[in-house]
Order: sequence, then structure tokens, then C-alpha cells
Amino acid sequence: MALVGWLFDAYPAEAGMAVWIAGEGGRPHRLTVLFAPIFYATGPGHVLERIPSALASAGVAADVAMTMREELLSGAALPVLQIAVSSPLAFPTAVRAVGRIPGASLFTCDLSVPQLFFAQTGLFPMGRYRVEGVDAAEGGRPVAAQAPAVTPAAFEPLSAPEDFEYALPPLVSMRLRLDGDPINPSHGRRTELEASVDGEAVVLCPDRPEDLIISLNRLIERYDPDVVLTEWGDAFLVPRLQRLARRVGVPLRWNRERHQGLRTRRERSYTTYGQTVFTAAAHMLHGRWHLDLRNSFIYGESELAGLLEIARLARLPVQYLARTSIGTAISAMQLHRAIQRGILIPWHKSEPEAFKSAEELLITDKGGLTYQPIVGLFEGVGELDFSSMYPTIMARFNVSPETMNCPCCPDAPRVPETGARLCQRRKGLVPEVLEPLLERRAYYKRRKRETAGADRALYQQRQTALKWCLVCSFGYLGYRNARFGRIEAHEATTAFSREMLLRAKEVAEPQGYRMLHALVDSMWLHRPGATCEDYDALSRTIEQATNLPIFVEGFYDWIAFLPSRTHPGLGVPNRYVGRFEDGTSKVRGIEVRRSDVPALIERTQARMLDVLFGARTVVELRAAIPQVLDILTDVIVRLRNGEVRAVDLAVTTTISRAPEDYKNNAVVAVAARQMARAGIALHPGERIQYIITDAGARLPDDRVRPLALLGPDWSCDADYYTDQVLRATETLLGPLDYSVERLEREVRASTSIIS
DNA sequence: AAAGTACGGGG
DNA sequence: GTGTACGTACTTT
Repeated sequence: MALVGWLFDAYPAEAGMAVWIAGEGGRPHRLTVLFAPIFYATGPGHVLERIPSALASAGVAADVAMTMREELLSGAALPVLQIAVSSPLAFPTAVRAVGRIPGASLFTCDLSVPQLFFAQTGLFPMGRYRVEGVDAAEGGRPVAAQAPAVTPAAFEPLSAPEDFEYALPPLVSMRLRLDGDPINPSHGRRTELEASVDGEAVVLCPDRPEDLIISLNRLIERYDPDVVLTEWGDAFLVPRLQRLARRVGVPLRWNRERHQGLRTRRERSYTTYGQTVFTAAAHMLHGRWHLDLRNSFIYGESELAGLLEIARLARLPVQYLARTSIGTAISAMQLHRAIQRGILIPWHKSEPEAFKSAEELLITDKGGLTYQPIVGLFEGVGELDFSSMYPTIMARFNVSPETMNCPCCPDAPRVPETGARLCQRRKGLVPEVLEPLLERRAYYKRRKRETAGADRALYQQRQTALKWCLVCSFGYLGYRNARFGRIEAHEATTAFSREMLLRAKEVAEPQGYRMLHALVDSMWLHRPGATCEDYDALSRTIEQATNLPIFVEGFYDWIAFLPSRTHPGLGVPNRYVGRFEDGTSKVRGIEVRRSDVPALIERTQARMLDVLFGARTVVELRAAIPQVLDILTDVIVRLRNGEVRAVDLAVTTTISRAPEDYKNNAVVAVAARQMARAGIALHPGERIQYIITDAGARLPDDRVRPLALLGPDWSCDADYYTDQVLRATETLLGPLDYSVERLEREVRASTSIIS
């Protein structure tokens, strides 16, 4: 008697971990798996002696025993008290009880219980198992009370987390979305709810709440979905439906377990990388997943295949991972590896750190090399990019917090500029995690090129998810609150990167290439008459000189490095527009790339770019100018005639503070205050939309109107939007000597002919 | 002129 | 469970 299926979810329960297995036929099974989460404590003998009684008086059953574990930074073996807590639910209580004893130092104590479960048992999310001693024959839904308890040893693995190729269970998804899809449904009016499973869609009307709840329950009953996919489920839909269900007295059957509520996590606003982020409260289910498309960075970037790829590698439950940052996933991979290696995890107290001194700031912020590009339009330019430069450096040179300036390798070669040493004997935790990720990503990228259709999409999603892990792994190394961060490691990585980019430059220039621009891991090179093959050959030479993989990102028919707006004539690192030889294009730093630009401006500039990218040469570019001017004129006429819809004029911005905390009358501040006055609750980090009604109005409230409060008789500031369109056009035609003034003249001339 | 506000990047 | 990144563009005072 055995059950074969995929480990779908795990969370703490009364007698052990509740573990859901998605059976081969798609039927779910709930098991109870016996599990005693472990943490460690050190301290003087009299302190350790107090631990058993402290646990007992807190009402926690636990087994304690002395054992040896490794200290991360020194690598030394340390005697520690191992505390195995009998029930997963009691783990936080146990940690609190021991943590209160003065003089006790705790280790591996602040990870989530599912994380500990996966680390201690070797089981992993979405792994395929054969579970002995469980009867799957009944096929139906097992009820909690009948579920048998098994030990982790009953799980026979049929796949490994290291596998590049792996099968996944067939999952039934129910989609829930509100009609209209606004930027944030709680800012708008009530709309209809659309539920769809398996191609069947039902529209539920909010005016008859009881019917709505009953219909939703019926859908869940009939299809028994594994996944509830929502848009704005966390911020709005789920709490709203819960309230509705309570009001009409009919409970919603979200869970596969009958007597459990939803697992929630509070909403929060925080700042990161100078940006304020709002994360809605999480609403997670038992026995099925609630995934909110609009509250999941990883899902948003890499869809379900990417999410599951990372869940397997990071050993994090899917619903939790969906709502967390990539940094957390990276951290989880490192933690997992550390526990496997018997390394003690220091307690990570989130203490507010002291301000950095000016000198410290200078060191920290010296990042990758940045050149100022040579402003202008160039034909025949090659772009060479180092692939995954930072992670490759970290893996290749063994850059990790515990490998920096180790006592065991005094004669190790020095890091350029900083003179630090890197351990040559012990492989670092960070490289150990990164190396397989680099390999996996290379494999998926290759498979993506070799396949088509659904397979190609699958590999694309997986490689995208891994790309984000690699990108963030570097930032994480320098993040002072990261568990495995260390500023010297961060600095070593950027020092290597600068050294390698300089080496690449020194290889290219003697061969007659002129460096037009270079940025961290990319360089733009020009040599009259050079072909793609020449750039290919150059990249191979650079590869030899740097021992880092580099490839030709593309060969541009033409590329324009655009000038700064605030310092005309000077180049800015990330403002350029170019067409590759194969007809594709690359655009950075201009209006189409910005999320706060109204759709009208974005679409207009995109249309213009389409025209310009049809040109293979600068001569053809000049010939395309009239077409671009036609687009410009057309949009300005439509603006004047009031033919543009409000949604296309809406500016979307993230508010960085509560409406009342804004200091001046910036349009965003005025719009936010208007919304607050209308009773809409706004949190820092949320996005709002508004149109400019009269930019120059004396009364701030007349300048702008939120989209959510727009009446039927609205009007916009056509002059303001005309100016925006003109500027977006100037961005593109500037290199061809068209200023805003000249564009205005051209438009005036052509419209006077029309009228 | 100074202060306030927001955004991109990576592929 | 995450922190005053940095440089540019633009508006308001």
C-alpha cells in the first residue's frame, strides 16, 4: 500500500506537519507527518542547565542533548545543546522560553517551521514521492481525522531538487477576477466578480451576496481546485468575500480542511532601494493555494513554472514564496545549505542599524564601472555583455562572507584595489548556492532555444525566475541586514568586475575598436567596417583575458546615445535607442520604459519607434521623419478635439507616503489628498492614477483629478499633454536635430494646411 | 536655487 | 522579515 504524488504543501498542525500530497490522478491527500523541529543553544553550563525546566514551565515537551555544530564565520566546531521540540506548533513558544534565559545564545531558531521541516527531513516542495503505509485506493478526499500519521522515512523520493527536468502534478485552477481590472479595485466602484474553472466562467453579481457565496461554494465543490488564482485577492477580493460571507451567514469553503480559518499575514509598507513598497495582507489557504497575480513579484515575472522552480530550490511553501521577495528565496537557499552542512544559523535580530559614516558610504557605493557615453547617432556598433557577471565572479573567485580574509590562507591572491584575500580551502556558502543556479539557468536557456510552444514557455519561465535569483544574489551580499551579507564580499565582487571590464577595454582598443560606452558588464564598441564575426572573435579573446563568459549581445545597424536633459550635450549611462541587425531593437531610459507615463504618451512614442526601427541606416532614418511627424500631428489634433479617453491620459504613480504626509502641492500629493478626502484609504507604496486637468491652475485641487473620482463631465489640460507628446518626440528626433520648438513649428504648419 | 517627488535596472 | 543606492527628470516653492 503506497501513495504516489507530489508534495504540495506543508504547515504545522497538532500532531506533526500537515502535508498535502497531490496524487498522480490529481486527487489531494492530507497526511500528518511526525516532526520535531530543532534549534540550538550555547552558554555557560549553569545557563544550559536551566533550559529543561524553562521548557517545562512553558508547557513544551522537548528532547535535549549535547552535540557539535560548526560556526559559520570561523568554521570551528562548537559544543551546543540541541533542543528538539515535540510539536511543530510549540516551536515559537519553546524558542521564546529559552531566549528569555539570560546568557543563552540561540541558533537556527528564527526560521519558519516548514523551512526547518524541509531542511531536517530532506523533503522538498513539489518533490515527487512514494509514501509507504498510506492507502491511496479510496481516491476521495481524506478527512483530517482519518488521516494517518507517518514518519518522514515513509517518503521514498522519486525525484531530486537538483533535477533539471522534472514532472509536475496536473493542477486544477480557479480564476477569480473583478470586471474591469483597475489599478487597485478598492479605489473604484463595485464591479462584477468573474469566476472561471476549466473553461467555464460564471459572473457573480455583488447585489445578491447570498447567491454569490453559494455559487462560489458550488464551483469549489464541483471542481475542487488546487489553486485559486486571483487578481487583487490579497488586498481586496478575499477579505471582501470573507466579510460578505460572514454577513449572510454562509461560510465560504476556501479550504480543503473543514475547520480551519485562513492563514493571514499583516499588510505592510516598507522602503527598499529608495522605493516605498506596499504589500497587501496575505490570505493563504489550507490544502490549496491562493495565489494573487497582483501581489506576487515572482509569479508576475516568471508565472507558475518559475514559482515552482524556486519553491523546489529554496524549499519554501508555494503560497509563502509567491508573496515574498527574491532576496528571501536566496536567503532560504543559503539557510538550507547551511543546515545541511551542520552550520549554526545566528539569530537574526532586526535591530535598527546605526547610520553609515561618510567614509563607509563611499566604500559601499563604489559599484560597477560606469562610463559617460559619447552622445550621438552611430552606425555599425557591437554590444558585448558579460553573462551573469556578478554571480559568475562570486562563484569563480569564491566570494562569500566566510571566505573573506580567512586566517587559513594568508598567501591567497589579493582582490584588486581592496587587497582582501579569499579562502582557497573552504568553499563559501554563497558560491555553493550560486554555482548550481548558474548551471541550471544555462541549461534552461539552451533548452529554450531548442524547443517551441509550451516547452519553450516552460523553460523561459524557469530561466527568468533563476535570472532574478542571480541578479538579486549580488545585491543581497551587500545588504547589511542579510544573514549572509558582508560588505567586503560585496566590494570584492565589484572590484573584480571593474578589473575585468578594464581588461576587456584593453583587449579591444589595440584592435582598433573605439569604446562608445560601457556600463558594469556591457560595452558598446565601434570600428569602421567591423562585422558580427569580428565582434564574435573579439569576445572570445576577451573571454581568454578575463576568464569570464562574454558574448555579443547584438550588432546595431544604428544606435543613438541620448543626451541628458538637465545637462544638454552630456551623455547619461542608460538612455539609448538602437536597432539590431536582425530587426529587433533595444531602448533604455526613455518615456516608453517608464511606468508613470500616461498610456497616450507611451503608445505614441512606441508607434514612432516602430517607424524608426524600420530604418536600417541613418539616411533611412531621416527619410522616416515625416511619418513620425504625422503621428505627432495626429495625436495633437486628437488631444485638441477631446478624442482621448481618460484612462489613456492617466498618470500612474506610487505614493511614497500617506496623503497627509506630503509636504507640497505636487500633483501626486494633491491627487492623493483628494482620494483620502473621498474616503479611500491609501497606504505608502500603493499606486494611484490621476489625470492633469489644469496644470497651471491657481487652486491646487483644480490641477489634477484622480481617475477613481472622475465624473462624466471631465476635461483635461490639452496643452500639458501636448507638451508631453512633443517632449517624447524630441527624445527620439533630437539626434536628428529636431527640438521641441522645431517640432511645434512643423505641427503648426501641417495643421494649418488641414484647417 | 533649493527642496520635493518619482523612476529605472536585470533579460 | 529587509535598508537613506544612485543618478536623472521634472515640479513646486
